[in-house]
Amino acid sequence: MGEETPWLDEEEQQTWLAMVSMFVRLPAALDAQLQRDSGISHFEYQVLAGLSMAPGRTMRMSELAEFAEGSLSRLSHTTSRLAKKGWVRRAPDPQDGRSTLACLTDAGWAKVVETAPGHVAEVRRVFVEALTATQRRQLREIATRVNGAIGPGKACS
Amino acid sequence: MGEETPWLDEEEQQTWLAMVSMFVRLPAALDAQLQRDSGISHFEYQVLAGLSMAPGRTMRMSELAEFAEGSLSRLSHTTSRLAKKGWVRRAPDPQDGRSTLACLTDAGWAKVVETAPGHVAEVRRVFVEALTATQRRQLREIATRVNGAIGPGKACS
DNA sequence: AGGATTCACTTGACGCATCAAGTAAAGGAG
DNA sequence: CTCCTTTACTTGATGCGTCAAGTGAATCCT
Repeated sequence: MGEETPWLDEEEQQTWLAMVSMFVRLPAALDAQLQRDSGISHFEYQVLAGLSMAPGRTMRMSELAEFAEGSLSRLSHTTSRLAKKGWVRRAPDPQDGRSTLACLTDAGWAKVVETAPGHVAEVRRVFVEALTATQRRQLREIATRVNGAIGPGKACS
Repeated sequence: MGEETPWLDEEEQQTWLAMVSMFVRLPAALDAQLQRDSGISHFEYQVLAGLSMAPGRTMRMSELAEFAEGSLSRLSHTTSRLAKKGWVRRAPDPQDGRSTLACLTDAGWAKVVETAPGHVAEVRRVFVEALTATQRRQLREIATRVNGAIGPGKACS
């Protein structure tokens, strides 16, 4: 790497530190709330919530992985755990023998119904209520730009 | 939890999803760059960078943990690994026998010098260059508010 | 001064994520 | 039809983070 990488100026540095702090603490806060109130991780919640919104409460593993923004491997392990708890069932895809369908059970649906309100409340608390409507609009534009700069990690709309 | 937790409206939901995406992907992008170019995690970088900026390249473990926004336990494990690589030394605090001082070695300093430019470049790419000065100002205010709403996790200025 | 409490870590066990390798079905080339 | 490649996962080993328990030094309270 060349010598001449410009450092961040004072204003940029301050903003960056605030942002890093937010990035470290916000996921931690969400995980903590879910773990405390429902005993599941944020990723597990995303998986269950994704299935709960899908037609037939069923999705192909690869779609679900993309939705939850995790690797297929991670999803596979997670699905095994969720299956062990009786919240998800695996089934082979009749259309394509390579695919696996993940399907939310009734118990899994109940878990989502039980978990969602508390989680949404937490989101409202740290995100909706802490900001003005204008700030939320600004944040949306900022997040879109940053996501674009990170690259087409997959979730490109 | 009561039945009447209001759901997010369309605008809030869109923003929230963009934000979650950013939150999942930005740390991943930073970790990936550091791992690829220098073989260390973002947390390890924060630890090394923290020490490199401290007077005498030395800090008490608890201060360092607060700076890097991790638990003391996590820092202890991480410090053990960094010590094994020869980048950090532990020393008892002569002022207070309970405390441990972490001290950056010359090899550790060299590692930071070698690692920082690439990391800063990545930060500039996804953060500074992707946004306008106005947006960075907005983001700073937003991050401050969200951090406040999360609570005094420790990093309260 | 003596005993209890708090503080600042350290350690070990356990859980989850990642990475590399493996399996099986689908699709394509000759 | 056979072989090869690609796709869509699954599995096992490894490593890091967290939680609970432990250690020893400092401090507080009679």
